[in-house]
Amino acid sequence: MRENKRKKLELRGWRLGNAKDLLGLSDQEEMYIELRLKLAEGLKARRRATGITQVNLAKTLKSSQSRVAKMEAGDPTVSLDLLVKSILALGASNRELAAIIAKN
Amino acid sequence: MRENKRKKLELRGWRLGNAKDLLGLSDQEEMYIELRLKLAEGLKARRRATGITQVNLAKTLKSSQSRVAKMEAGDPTVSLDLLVKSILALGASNRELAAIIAKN
DNA sequence: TGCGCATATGTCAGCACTGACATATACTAC
DNA sequence: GTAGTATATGTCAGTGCTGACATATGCGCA
Repeated sequence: MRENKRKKLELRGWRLGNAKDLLGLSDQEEMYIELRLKLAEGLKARRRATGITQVNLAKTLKSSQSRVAKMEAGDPTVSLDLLVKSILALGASNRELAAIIAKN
Repeated sequence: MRENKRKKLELRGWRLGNAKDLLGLSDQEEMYIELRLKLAEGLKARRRATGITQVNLAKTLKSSQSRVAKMEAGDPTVSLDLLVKSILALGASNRELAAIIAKN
């Protein structure tokens, strides 16, 4: 894993479970975290593309602006459920969702 | 939506949120529920293909047999997080995960 | 029949996620 | 400057998901 990615994750508040440091992450732990970040970035990109604000997205989700911000920041307290629901709420198809996940 | 699918969902205990019945589900609610079922079925298929039991999968997940059974049954009390983590634990790549999601 | 193994279903205390709120930061335009 | 808008960050009480356990169902085999 590249150093800048390591910092990126550390800065976002990941505690890294049972591994002492990022280098000790198992493949599937790394894949899970990267999946979350992909969804977070996909959400941010899609919201911006539609031109709506976090406040408006929060309204359609019946959530709050602060939670939307945390979603897009990849905050560890945000569930995959909420991320996926949000992306779907922005009109993504299951294929588009899959494309976000399959991305490198 | 076809009638047999309606029954399938009802039998699995979905309460269907704010809509009075399944016919009133919004597109994204339907997509979300179908996504969960796809992951549930994908998990079951993958576990069986590897030849391990629910008990063994539960062990590697540090979960329990009953929760694995609920995952595969599409139980509403199981989160997307847990479903995805389980599929990854069975060795799926992000592409394979995406393929499960994109399936019709 | 009864035993062994795999899976399904029900329940619950404890913890993780939730929306909401306050507040901070950043960027425009005046 | 400072007023307005968008986003980020911190906190918290309430709710929902969690693993664990008990128990039931199904299925092959002796």
